[in-house]
Amino acid sequence: MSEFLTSEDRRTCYCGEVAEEMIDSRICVMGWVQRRRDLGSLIFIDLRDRTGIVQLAFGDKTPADVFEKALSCRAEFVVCAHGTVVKRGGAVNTNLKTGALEIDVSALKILSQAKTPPIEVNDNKKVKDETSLRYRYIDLRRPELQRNIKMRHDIARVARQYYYENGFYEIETPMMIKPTPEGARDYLVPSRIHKGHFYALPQSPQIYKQLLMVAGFDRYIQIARCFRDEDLRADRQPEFTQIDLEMSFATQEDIMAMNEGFIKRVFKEVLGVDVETPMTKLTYAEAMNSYGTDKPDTRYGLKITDISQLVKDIDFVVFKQALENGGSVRCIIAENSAEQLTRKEIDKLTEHAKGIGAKGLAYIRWVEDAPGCSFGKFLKEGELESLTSKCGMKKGDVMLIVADKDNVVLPTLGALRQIVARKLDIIPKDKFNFLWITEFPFFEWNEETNHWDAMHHPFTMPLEECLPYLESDPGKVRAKCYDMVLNGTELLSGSIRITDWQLQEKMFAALGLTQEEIDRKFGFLVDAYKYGGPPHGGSGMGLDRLTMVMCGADSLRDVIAFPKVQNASELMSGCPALPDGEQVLKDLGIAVIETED
RNA sequence: GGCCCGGUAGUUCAGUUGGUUAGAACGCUAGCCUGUCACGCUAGAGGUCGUGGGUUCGAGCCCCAUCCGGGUCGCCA
Repeated sequence: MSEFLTSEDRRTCYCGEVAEEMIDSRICVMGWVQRRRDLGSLIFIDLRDRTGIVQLAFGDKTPADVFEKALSCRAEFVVCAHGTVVKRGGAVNTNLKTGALEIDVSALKILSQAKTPPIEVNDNKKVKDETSLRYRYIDLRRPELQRNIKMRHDIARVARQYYYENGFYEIETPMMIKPTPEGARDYLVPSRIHKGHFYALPQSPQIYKQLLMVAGFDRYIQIARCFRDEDLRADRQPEFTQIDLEMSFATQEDIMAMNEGFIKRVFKEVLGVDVETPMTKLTYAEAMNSYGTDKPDTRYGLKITDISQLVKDIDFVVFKQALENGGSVRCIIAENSAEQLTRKEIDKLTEHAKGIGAKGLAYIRWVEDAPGCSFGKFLKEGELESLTSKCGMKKGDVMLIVADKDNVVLPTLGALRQIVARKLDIIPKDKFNFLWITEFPFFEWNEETNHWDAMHHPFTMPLEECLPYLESDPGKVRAKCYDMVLNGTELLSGSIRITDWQLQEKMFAALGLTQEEIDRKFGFLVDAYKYGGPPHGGSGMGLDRLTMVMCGADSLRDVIAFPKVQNASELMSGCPALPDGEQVLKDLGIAVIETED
């Protein structure tokens, strides 16, 4: 049976806050038993709360009943201890902030007796995700997760402070909205009143925040939950949080600067790190050509080089074909890697490359006196030496070469670049490399549906200089759209919006929507801009991802209190679930049917 | 939906070519111990080898199916 708190049991400080100046004063602390060390007639208990650990001491001066209670304590018991702060009799524990002190306990209440926990509360042991997520409420007690969740709170706090100071209103947008056919799949919420009709959970507050600008609120911020029914990744959860903002009468540069200001502030306040601003800018085309991705990690080199011109005379059918089909031959050179990138390792990389869509991977591996080359038998005298010297390749280097169309070559080398960097362990852990990617293509050709899709979203403003190509050459149209990338993670995405209703209808038309579809799906938005919409733009920054990078975590699960697993279920509660009782579904007019797949 | 990796004690893992009673560490239980702090020492308990089927004289190990977890591609306006 648990004991209960009374009015006498007033916590005077947190465990981690017990300090030198409290010596000889009576205090009261509460927390969880981290560990009990029973030395016979002497007992020590490490008491833990969210601030840290303090040692409780029980000895010959301790009242017998208190001593007995201390003896019965086990890991994760919740206790309240009254006592006097004293200097430790024994050695100081330099691993603890409170390591020179202890509490000489005079009264102890066991507030909750804990079963032996299935997982230990410490960071020393890696426990399978499956187990730790099932007992998430215990796992969250670990110092690492306590620190991450606290840091997430701090980041959100600084965000609110910063944007409030800059004149942003925090305004809530609805969580139950109209389903949209475009973009990611919606999570749907059935309506009881309108049987067979559904609300959608928002993929982002996009349309509503635009309407807030039309409504004249000028600057809006929301720490907004967003939902996307797509498959998960280490950096993708179906339910996530964005620092979402919109600014009226602002240019792309204004919005980028505003975000840079936040990043500068939050890194300084939370991590004590100075971020250089303005941040480096790369166009989408530059990023793709040098790094093979629109979210490059620039903490390391391994840049992609176009060697089409250098190999155009080589009589190797793979290169020849790629160039004849309008493609290219490009490479990355991994310096001093020949020892680690063995034949076997390169075979693995080849498999990776094939997984991404390349037909193969050519390479030059210079480990002996002369470089070894996977296509050596097609080379004439001197061609290999000429190629390696023109590329600046040295003994000990490995060159990985992909030849194909650009939309295969670049992503493949981009992915290999990342794998190789990890394998060679050349990624500095303590660096934060920010950059902006700008001038994204507006349209993206969808091979399945055979029409143009909006790469960002259809409310994005094209660059004025690209407007003439809207109908004639959509692939050429670039957008006033910008991503902030941090160490290879897309942190933020934003754009200037179309605020001219006629241009908006034109864009919808270019995306293949009929006038009837435009009216039905986006009529209210187009109408809104007929009544006076200010020029505006905005952005959404992934709070989860930002926290992940700032914590140095590898997965979003480490910065979200109750995350979903890969199949989008939650192991602790077991959601999603079929509602209990048939009546619930009946009321909604919903029947569950078996499907074939 | 595809590909790759994993599932053995409460936890983390080992388990040889298919061969006796499936091991270790930590944790847990009990006893001893006055300065520990990942306390120490002694003893002990603890297993549906994810699940189902198959091959075999014999399966943790091989085969098939399936479930669960991780990574990734597709997908993510």
